[in-house]
Amino acid sequence: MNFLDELNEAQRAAVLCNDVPTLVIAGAGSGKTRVLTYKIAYLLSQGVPSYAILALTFTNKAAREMKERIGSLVDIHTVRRLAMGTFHSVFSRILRSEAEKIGFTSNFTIYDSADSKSLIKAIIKEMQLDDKQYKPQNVAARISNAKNKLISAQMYLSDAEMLHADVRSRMPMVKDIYQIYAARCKQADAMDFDDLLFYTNVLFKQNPEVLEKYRRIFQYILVDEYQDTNYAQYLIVQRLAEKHRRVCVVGDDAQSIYSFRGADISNILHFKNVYPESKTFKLEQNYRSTQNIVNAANSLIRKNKNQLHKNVFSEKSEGAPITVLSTFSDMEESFLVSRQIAAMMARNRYNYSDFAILYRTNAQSRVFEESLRKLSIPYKIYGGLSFYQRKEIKDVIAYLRLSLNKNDEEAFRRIVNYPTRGIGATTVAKVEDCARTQEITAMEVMANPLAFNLDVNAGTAKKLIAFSAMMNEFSQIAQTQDAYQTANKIIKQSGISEDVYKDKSVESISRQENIEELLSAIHGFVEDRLEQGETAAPLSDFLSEVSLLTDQDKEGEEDRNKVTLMTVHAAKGLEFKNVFVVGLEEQLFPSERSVNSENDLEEERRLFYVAITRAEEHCTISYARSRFRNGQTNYSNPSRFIHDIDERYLVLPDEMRSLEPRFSGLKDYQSFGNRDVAKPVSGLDFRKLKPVSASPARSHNGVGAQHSSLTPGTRIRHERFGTGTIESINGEGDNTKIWVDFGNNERRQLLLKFAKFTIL
DNA sequence: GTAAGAAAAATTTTT
DNA sequence: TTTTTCTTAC
Repeated sequence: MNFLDELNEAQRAAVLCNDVPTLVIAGAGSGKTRVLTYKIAYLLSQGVPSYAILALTFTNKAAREMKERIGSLVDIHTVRRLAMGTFHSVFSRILRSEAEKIGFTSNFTIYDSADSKSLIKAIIKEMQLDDKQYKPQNVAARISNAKNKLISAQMYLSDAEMLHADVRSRMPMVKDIYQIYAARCKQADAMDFDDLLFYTNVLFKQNPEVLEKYRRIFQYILVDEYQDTNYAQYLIVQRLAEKHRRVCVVGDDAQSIYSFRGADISNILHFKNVYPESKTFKLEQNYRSTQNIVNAANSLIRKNKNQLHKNVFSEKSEGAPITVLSTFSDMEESFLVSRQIAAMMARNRYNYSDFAILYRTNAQSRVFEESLRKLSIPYKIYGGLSFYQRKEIKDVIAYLRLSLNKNDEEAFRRIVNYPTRGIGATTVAKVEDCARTQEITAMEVMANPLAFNLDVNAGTAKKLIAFSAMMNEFSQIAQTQDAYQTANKIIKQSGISEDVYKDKSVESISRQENIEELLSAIHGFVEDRLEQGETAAPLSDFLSEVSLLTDQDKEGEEDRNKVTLMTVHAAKGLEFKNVFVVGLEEQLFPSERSVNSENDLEEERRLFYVAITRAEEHCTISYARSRFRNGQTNYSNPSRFIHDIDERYLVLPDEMRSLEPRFSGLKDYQSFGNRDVAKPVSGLDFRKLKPVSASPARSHNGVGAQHSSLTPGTRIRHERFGTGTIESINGEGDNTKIWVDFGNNERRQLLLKFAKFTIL
């Protein structure tokens, strides 16, 4: 195999090892994707049929790119038949073909996160719970969490740990919401994202013959980004690989940044325990970045306790040190970064696409937009509201969904009165109420409201029947015509086009463009299908594909040669010649919500590690002493993470002179925006200026008085986190904080004033 | 049933 | 600050 010569020793060894479980620990920039693509190409060249290779990636984009690369190594036609894609897309296809076995139809709808949240919100309302206490977002997260751990609604009822956690977060009714939510999804013939993994496990568990079938088909299993898999994903892989054990997982524990979504880093840390005969390969040579960048990143990640030992090194040139930029305000930060990009463009032969600005939160993009535009630098922002989340797109999709699945409750609710047709909230509530008590679908009630003794006047009843008739017609169209024709007709006949095209406002035009774009996407889908020799391109196929797409999957020609702006999360897996990591401030990066938990803090540090290791040639870190956030100016200190990097690899700002405006571009800076005048920060910590509460320190559980007796080593029981040992006590009065080790790797800092615990 | 104004909330998010 | 959700008056 001549292409094997293009690999280094460790990479080649990993590619050639295919008969035992294989763990590839791949440092940043070490050619992880290369190993995966060459491994697949190698297997194909050894005569393994393409359908026997199951390759699971974390994004559609990664799958597509990998397919392209493999296509350049082997015959393009074999590549098409690879079972390659995200967990969600691969297993949603399997679920569709086996749907009846688990009580769904093959046309089931996929609820996106907005649908789930909206349904949960509706349930909370029906249960007459306070939605301040039961925030749909939080409840959704709890349910998602349970599903990722494969805890069904039924099992949840007897899961002491989950129930306890709900009580502690003052949401004891989550268990009941979960019951209803699960039942309603099933009734609607709908699965949410988590269900796709959850029900795959159910399918395999309840139908051994089905599992056996797929075990036989998927002879080789490869998983990318294994550090970010959750338990449900782990178990799917485990089940499929259990017998033949030809499984290869690739990942980097140092880049695990999705635990807040259920990713479990122990999947990769404990792979060896699950597969004792496995072989481990470490890819440690970084081909992406200069030595300085690699060394700086290494010194940072060394501060984390939880990690596999690695020695990532670079043989590229030493390169420039990482520059740390201190600025007075977020606006100055954006200005200096933009100006730096302009300067580098002028000096070197860079393209705009060689630059990326990475931040912790999407909200930070705004000021950069402004200053980049001022300097006429083209840019592209990733994230924010994605195409498929836009209202007008979701509306159209909802029509398409309801045409195929009359049970789709969320689609129904969304469009029953859009465009407005005189079916208001009260009426809808009556219809839904009736549907629930009669145990039928809302659409059935709509078709014949009088038969169900619905308490509406004749005029309203007529409207309901009209809507029902219209949807029936759409269903007919959807079953006989292709996706493009169907969508086209629905948009015209539903009144959407009338509504969207009626005025010429900027928003309205943009909505029109979006709908056009959707239509052309559907058109493209149909053509694609026909080209590939399929006989038909029905709407159902389009919908099942589109619900798993994200913005990053749409490639835009117009995006070439632009500066990239994105969150660090979104930058995972990407690389740029020049990277600016901005907003390195306490309370922002690390996020203020993470600082009280050692585990969360380590994840933030990994996130920073990911950010730095995106850079090939230059990396610049910046922080602003004042930042406009949530409507007010906040002051903060440079991030602790900057101090985690070995100073040998940094150029630090001369903070002693920072009270004087040093930057030469003062004039430009002021002209470019003056929301607030950047103030030099004296040694004062503004947060301490808040009035001290007049009431005496509250005592909880009657322990307040005993707090003076706390010393390191004291055992306590915390209401929320369980029992732990006090490690240290800092600060005075109301500001006293303690670090507590709760075992299980969980260290937390608690503010004594608020912490509810008892001394043991 | 709708539209306009008030009030409240505002991480990260491959699917 | 902006964005979303809730109230209130027509």
